[in-house]
Amino acid sequence: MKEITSMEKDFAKWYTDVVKKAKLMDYSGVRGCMILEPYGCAIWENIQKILDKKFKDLNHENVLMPLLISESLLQQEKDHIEGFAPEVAWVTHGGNEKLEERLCIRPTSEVLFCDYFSKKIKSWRDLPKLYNQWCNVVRWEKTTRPFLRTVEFYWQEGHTIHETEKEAREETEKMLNLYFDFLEKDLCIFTIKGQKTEKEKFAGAETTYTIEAMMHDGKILQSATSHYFGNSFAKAFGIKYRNKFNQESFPYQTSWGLTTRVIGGIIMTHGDNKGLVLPPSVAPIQIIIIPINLKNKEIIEKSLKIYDILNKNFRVKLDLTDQTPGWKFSEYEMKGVPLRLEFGPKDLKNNQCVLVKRNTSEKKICNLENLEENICLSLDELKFELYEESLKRTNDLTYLIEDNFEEILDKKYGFIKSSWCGNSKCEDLVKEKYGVTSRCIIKKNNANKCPLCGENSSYNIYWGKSY
RNA sequence: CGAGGUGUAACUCAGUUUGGUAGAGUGCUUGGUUUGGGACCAAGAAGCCGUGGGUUCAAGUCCUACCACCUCGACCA
Repeated sequence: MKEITSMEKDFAKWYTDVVKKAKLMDYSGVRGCMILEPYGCAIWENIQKILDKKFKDLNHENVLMPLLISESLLQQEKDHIEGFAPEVAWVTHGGNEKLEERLCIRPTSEVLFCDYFSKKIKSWRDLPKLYNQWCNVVRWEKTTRPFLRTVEFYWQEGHTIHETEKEAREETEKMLNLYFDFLEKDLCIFTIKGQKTEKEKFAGAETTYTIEAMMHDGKILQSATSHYFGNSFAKAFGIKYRNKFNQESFPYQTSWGLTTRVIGGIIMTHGDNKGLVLPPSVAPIQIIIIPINLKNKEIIEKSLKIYDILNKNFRVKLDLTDQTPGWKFSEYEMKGVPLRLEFGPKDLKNNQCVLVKRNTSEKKICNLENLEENICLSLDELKFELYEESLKRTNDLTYLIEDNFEEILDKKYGFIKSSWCGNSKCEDLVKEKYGVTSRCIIKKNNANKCPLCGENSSYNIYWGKSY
């Protein structure tokens, strides 16, 4: 079997090797459309389960909008359609096409939600509506890469509508924080949280917020976004209601989303040269039990008992196939299983087992009496270490621009933190000259000068080369 | 969408120079020996050479169009 290319040798090749070896996805016959194989699908399902609960705990309800959008509906909000037009997939359908209106496959569902809201919202009593949908969308991307950019991808898109600007802004911020916490606590990924510049914001949004994560190679992945729409969509779609003072009003909207791209983020944040490394919260298999001598009936029986005990509280698999132990070790390392439990003749004799953490390969002999405690401990350790590594990498590769910005921007990896005047001319210059784009604005800053033009600065900003 | 590369068995690839009976390793199946880091022996199955046209007595090999994948840009979540 071919080895995984080392990430130092060729990071892009390493990435696709890991994706294939871990059996996350396969290609279909259509460009950019991938098959989520059972293992990759299980990771996405775990992500869905965690987020769905968080959304519902905050009183969001799930809905399912249709796949197809009519051309006239899509074109109702000018900025929105301008942003998406080049990558919309149009459907050829039967019948007399000249008489029928063109249809497209949703690239995102703003217009569908807006159309729906315009029918449902008549009174202040109808507000707010807090909706979310888990679905697939299609964007005609020019180049595609597994998970990071595919023509069809899966995501959740939250769409909420509120009486006041304040409420909507609070929702936008709340959901951004929810994503930030999810990446930190569940995916063990440190992200930078901030606001997109005018140039980088979502088509049709008033403000776009983002969390940005640094990958192993120092490139940056936009991991989730949360948008404040103001009431421009409401105006474009005629979403009007009577407020408490019997006045006609336009409500305020938000949207927020996280996609299967985040799986690419997990791979490129935690993966190593042996393959995938999964945080326990989303790992389809959290513990793999590998019995050592399959001819020994006692070992099999005891392994089955261990499996039954652990199966109550963990996602656990017992591998009884006739592959050699060494083969199994490699297999589950490639698949990123957080914890391996070896059980062999020595262990049988001493009422123990061997626990091996995926990230460090550290072996620990563990008495079977307090197995579950030790497993919890090891999984917590692993989570902590994964997060710390992500945090450390981000800090190590964050450069502060003072006056040597040319040298720093030329590195083309890592985060570059600087003051910024807020002028898109400086943003364009950085992009053109250094191939680096603005990732996010973190706060107002009037103390310094913009290192690019020398004018008084307005913001602190992060730059980086993005995926 | 631009530049470059690739497509032959399930996987990785040789064969293309000079057109002439389809190859290897891994994997798979069966039987046996093994088992604490990708085991070994034996036998077996497996490919209209990405797809469609063309040139030729003869095409995996030459010509042509298309499709998919990879890398780097531009664009995006």
